[in-house]
Amino acid sequence: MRYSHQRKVIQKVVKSTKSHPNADWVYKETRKLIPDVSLGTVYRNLNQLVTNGSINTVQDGSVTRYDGNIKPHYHLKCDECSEIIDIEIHDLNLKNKIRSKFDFEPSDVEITVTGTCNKHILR
Amino acid sequence: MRYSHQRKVIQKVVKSTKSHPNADWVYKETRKLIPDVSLGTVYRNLNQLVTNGSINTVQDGSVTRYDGNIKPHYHLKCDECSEIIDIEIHDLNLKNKIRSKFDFEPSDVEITVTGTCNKHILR
DNA sequence: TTGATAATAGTAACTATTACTATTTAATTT
DNA sequence: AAATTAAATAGTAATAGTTACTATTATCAA
Repeated sequence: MRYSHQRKVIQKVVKSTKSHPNADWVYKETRKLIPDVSLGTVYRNLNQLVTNGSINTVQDGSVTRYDGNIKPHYHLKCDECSEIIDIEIHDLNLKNKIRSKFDFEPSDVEITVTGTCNKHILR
Repeated sequence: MRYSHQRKVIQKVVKSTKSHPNADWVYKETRKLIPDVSLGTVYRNLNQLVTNGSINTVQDGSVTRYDGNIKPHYHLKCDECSEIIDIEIHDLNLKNKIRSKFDFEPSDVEITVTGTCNKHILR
């Protein structure tokens, strides 16, 4: 993969936020820095960055979002404000459970918990 | 919600399989029973059935699949054959963990484990 | 049986994403 | 440093999945 200024900026844009943006947001932010960048370039580079492990995707219903956090983590999604929050849970031991209980060799575990975030819990 | 023959058949089609079909598969199967059913009718009814809790969705990448199994369960997805398998795990206690460790009130937990299913594990 | 309106088939429109193509740019070779 | 080569680009067209629209039909309550 050859160096490109566009890719560098797109990566920086994704890494700059914890908001799990979609491609269009990344496109708009990138245009602030490279006004004539094209949407196709944004999509192509997002896919390349995902493929080489620099960023991750989070599927939010049918829209694909991007996540600069590449440490293993799960997601909380608030039903009220749609915010997606990264969480780390250790010792869940889910892979071992699955390996032993089911005849399946796990490679990756995705967990998304929906509910109500602290901003919207009524107390 | 008023009774409709189409909705009844669409529900039956989804419930008839464990294969987690997408809308197009449901459309094709439904056409075998109601030859002039329209794709829009299939989408509208699938959405209604999801809303009223008769069926569930599983997000498979960017494609929405439908699941006639409405008991709480998680999914295994094989990287080799793309098969999606329902699993039940009890006592995971994830909601309590999240409630206590994070300031978040969980309502629903979605777990998808990718990996290799028994048909494709080399031994 | 009639009247109100939910649901339908058929089609158009929309959204997110990928494909195409002529041109530009990065990196390698001379 | 100039020439070469192929990856990456901008701009646009095309595609896939889904929703919206509209005239007609079907359900169901009075």
